[in-house]
Amino acid sequence: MRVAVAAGPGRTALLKELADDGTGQGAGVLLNDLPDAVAGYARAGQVRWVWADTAETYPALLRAGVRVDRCHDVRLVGALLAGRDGGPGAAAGGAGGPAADRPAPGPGRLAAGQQAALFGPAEPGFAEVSTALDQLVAAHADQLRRIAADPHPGRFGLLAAVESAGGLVAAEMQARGVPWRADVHDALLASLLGNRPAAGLPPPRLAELASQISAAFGGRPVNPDSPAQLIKAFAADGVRIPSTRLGVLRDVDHPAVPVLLEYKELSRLHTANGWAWLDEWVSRGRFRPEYVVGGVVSGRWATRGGGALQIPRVLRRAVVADPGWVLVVADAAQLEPRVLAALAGDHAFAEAAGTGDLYQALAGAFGGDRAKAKVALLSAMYGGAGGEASQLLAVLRRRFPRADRYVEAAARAGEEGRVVRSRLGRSCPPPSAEWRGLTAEADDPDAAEQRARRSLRARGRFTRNFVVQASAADWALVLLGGLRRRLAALQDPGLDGSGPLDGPGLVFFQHDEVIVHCPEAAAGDVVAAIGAAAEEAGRLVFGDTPVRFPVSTAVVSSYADAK
DNA sequence: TTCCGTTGCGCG
DNA sequence: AAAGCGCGCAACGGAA
Repeated sequence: MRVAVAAGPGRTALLKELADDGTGQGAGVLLNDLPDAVAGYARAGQVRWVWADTAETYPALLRAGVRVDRCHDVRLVGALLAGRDGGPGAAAGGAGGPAADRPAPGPGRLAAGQQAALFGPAEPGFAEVSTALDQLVAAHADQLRRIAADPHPGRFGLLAAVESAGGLVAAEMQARGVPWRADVHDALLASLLGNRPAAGLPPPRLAELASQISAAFGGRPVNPDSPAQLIKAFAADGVRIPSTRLGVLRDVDHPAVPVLLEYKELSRLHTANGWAWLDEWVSRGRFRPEYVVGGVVSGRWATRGGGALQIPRVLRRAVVADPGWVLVVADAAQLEPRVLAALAGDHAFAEAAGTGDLYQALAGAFGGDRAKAKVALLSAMYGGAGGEASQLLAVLRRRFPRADRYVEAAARAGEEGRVVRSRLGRSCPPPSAEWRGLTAEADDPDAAEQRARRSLRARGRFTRNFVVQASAADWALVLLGGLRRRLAALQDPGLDGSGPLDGPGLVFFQHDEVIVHCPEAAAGDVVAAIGAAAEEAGRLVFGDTPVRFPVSTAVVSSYADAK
């Protein structure tokens, strides 16, 4: 059953049960306590909650101790549909669909601790909530129709479902938080940077390195954080460099270089994940980033603040399970090339992808060289053609023609200004007006023509990569939804007083990797759940394919010990 | 002073 | 080792 709900002041809400086609009967039912009502429905049977925005509604339910199994997020699904139909907001991703897909929020969000307000047709604000509910029901019914009208309604419907489930996972992960040992983090910083400096001052080690850098430039004062000053300083010593990138500096022969490289590495740690980050983002033993579902055009997630998807590897040792608990770290091995194998239906390629090490299985085609197989595949997926790649691509084309044709067709579509879609039907954004203008006129003066050609190629690389990256994101999202369902089943339903966040639960998701935090005794069940979810994801997204999507799992106390 | 484009680097 | 794709964030430095 589908039930639409629009929040009112406090814990109040208006609710309407929906028929299978999304239509509702009569006026909304007034609720004084939404969490209570949601829990009641859950006891009575399966419900898919229909609401405007999971990120707005669900956190308050979780705070009230109520979990929901399924939902339809009108904002997220609206963004998917807008992308497909070329509506406004198509590129907004997690930022929201067009106004038509986003019912006006009720006047009162569920504020924590707020008492249930008296609320009824006579109260101010009631009309707005009532209107919001009507708009929500209409938008949802419209979305169901548009999903059904897709060339692949089954796949696109699955995408809508897992995108919505992603919203639930994101809210739950933020509420749980990543277990984070501030003391371990602090000790690591101190060992690398010296003791914590007073606010605004550089750490001792950085100050020391900075003065060594100046000394290496003959005492000339140089701010090592300023690329412009560095380039000038090098030039004064007769060394001309185009930039101060790592790769450039590595090949420069100058006494400042080794010190500068160390400075850059430590400075990065200090500014991105130093004490200030620790203060701002870690509290009561948890790091709670805000996830943005569908925040990347390919369907990958983004985060807002905290840089959760760019946590440097060196900091993983600060991610430590609670006493008596463990982290189950799972990583989909070689996901993107496997996705390409399944997408293309290339028999020889798919057979190779039925094995544990895809690159090794393909090595035979490249003179037994696994590294060459890897370069060839990455070049095919990313559009690289430098150095040895073009030669390896020729091998790929000959031995695995369908895989080659698949990515080439995507690239051609991009160069022609068309849009491409992922396996489940997520659309890439259309080219910008600027791109169209730039690439429209064919025979221009040389410079303009060259710019146009560069834009064409860039767009081709984007769409070439999109079909793979976005389909991999499809798979990961289906895995995430299936894993969430299985983890919930692991909870002991008879356990009194346990909240929705107390048992085994997802605490981290990064493109092709998940972390589950769970009691030690549950680790075996969690590992099995991950394996089952991965198998299910392959089947649901790609149907009958010999391609396997193996997931490596590690049961560890610290994230640093995985892999 | 604030704003914004550029540079550089972390992650997949 | 870097490259081809996708991001977020911090610092710099010039513009407003």
